[in-house]
Amino acid sequence: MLLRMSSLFLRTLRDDPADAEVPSHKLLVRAGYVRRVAPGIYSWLPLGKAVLENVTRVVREEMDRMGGQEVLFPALLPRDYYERTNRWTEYGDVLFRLKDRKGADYLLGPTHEEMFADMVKGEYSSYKDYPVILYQIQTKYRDEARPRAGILRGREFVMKDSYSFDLDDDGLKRSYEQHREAYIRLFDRLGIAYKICFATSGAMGGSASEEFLAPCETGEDTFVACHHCGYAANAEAVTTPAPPARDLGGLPALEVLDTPDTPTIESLVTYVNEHHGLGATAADTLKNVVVKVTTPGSDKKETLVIGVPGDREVDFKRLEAALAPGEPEIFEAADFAANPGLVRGYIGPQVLAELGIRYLVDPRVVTGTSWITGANEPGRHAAHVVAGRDFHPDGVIEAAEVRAGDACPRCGESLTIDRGIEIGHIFQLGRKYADAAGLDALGPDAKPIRITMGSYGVGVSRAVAVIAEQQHDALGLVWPREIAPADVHIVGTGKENQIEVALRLAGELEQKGLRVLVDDRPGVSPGVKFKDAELLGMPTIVVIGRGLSQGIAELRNRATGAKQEIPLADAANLVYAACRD
RNA sequence: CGGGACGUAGCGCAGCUUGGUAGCGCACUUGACUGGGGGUCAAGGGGUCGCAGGUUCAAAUCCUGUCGUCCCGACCA
Repeated sequence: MLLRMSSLFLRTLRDDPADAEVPSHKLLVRAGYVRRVAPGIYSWLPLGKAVLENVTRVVREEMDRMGGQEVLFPALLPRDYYERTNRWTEYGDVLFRLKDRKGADYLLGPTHEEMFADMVKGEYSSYKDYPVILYQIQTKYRDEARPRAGILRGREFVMKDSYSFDLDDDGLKRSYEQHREAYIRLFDRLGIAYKICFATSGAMGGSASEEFLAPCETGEDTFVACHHCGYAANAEAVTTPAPPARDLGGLPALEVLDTPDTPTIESLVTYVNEHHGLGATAADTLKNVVVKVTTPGSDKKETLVIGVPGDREVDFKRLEAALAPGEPEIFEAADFAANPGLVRGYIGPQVLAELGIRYLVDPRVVTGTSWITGANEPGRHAAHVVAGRDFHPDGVIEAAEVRAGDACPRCGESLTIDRGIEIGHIFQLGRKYADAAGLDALGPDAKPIRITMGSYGVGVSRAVAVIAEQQHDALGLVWPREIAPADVHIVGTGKENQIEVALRLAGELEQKGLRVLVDDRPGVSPGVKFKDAELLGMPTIVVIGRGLSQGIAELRNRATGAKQEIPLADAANLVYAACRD
């Protein structure tokens, strides 16, 4: 393959686009790989298209290698498939909806679980047919409330999604493991740094679930990692180790204290230390947050109180994950007015059982721990409020914020906390979609077996942005070889016969099977060509310039910046070798 | 949906306070010079100033409305 810049459809930009914030977005636009056409919707120009196809190819090869079979569903889908699983309603505003000329409802597929389940049901009916793994690489549509960060989070994006269909749970586990291994190979080949994190399965339902998160400052997900034992988890899925329960004997009795004007933890701690000499810290207080929870399929809202150590905030994302599929909402002034038993700012768990309100606590609140908490009267708190004596939680909940330095749930060492971008997600879906589709196989005993499914996604277009995000420097993009639009970028600086020689070398390298981009633009100054070569980011750069008269070319490594003079006579072999390292 | 900012040439921006010939840089065209770090000079082409009303002799500029975009939050892969 040989691309000549004199005719390549490409224009690089000197300035960052005004609407770009993150590096991948700025660089992909500046280097002429993509152009925005609407919020979260991008066109791919020739070089960008080449990168996207390279990523797609790697994904496809690894899926095929593990025995997946590729299919392709339409992006434009009729409503009834999504009606069956109730997602026409559940997906809400993120679904792109449209009508055909007859007024029938259609949607642009945000994901295709229903289609896969239905397709398998249509073709397979015997246990002998299973297991099977199908996948597709398809453009997906989600009308995100706020698309952002260019290609990283678009409303139209390319995704590989695959589904495994198994007769039993062991089979599902095997299919899951196969995908896990395939993803490891695939992301390694893409040159993406990633961490495999325990995850919550969210709205999809299902059990075991892991996310492949690419560590990245601009990431939207927060994850913790333990450098001692290797544990890693999405912040939503981190579990808090519970301390051992303590003996209730000999603890001081509950004492109600006057604490005027102390609706916040901070004001409370200051007050009790000054006026009651308790020597307390925020961690000695028990903060009680009220929420109302909606359960899908019912419009009843349950009032629920969450107790967390006072030095921690409730992390709303963790709370939502913990309550899923229930949806929590903040308790507002009107709600307090309707529940006079709950005194805003002075809530204590002592009365909750009496009020018939469920109380869930952070795992650190174990039997025998003693707290300063609300006394359920304005301006009063209670000290020495003991779990298991003065109140009895209805259960534990993972809703408190996670912090760097928290104990690893596996080994107890301290956790680090970082941001990442989700590039892959694998999970054992179970039978939700099989149930909806009525997907059964006829067993050897002539009885139906309900199929169990796994669901596995890779953000293909997102991966392009993630690579750009992780691999760039002040000068521009730095593509891994397998993903780069070309192996080598040859710069002919433009005087005398330098371009001619550059083109000749390009031809030789092409003959050897390399993908070559050659800058044969006449009358363009060397400075411009060097800047463009660095911005575009091919892994190997060869300069045919002032050394030509001495029979010397220059070989550069884009990633390391290393430069090396090579004899032109042997340039084809040396460059080829450099591209094969 | 809440908060903030912004819509002027393909891209990045100034002009608006104080109404009066629409400007700069990049990119583009032509020519000359230059030729290893986005070079220099000269001459050019390209705009219904987001849209709609209003005020005025006169609106990019003032007023009202509207649409759109970006950022933060909410929400979400």
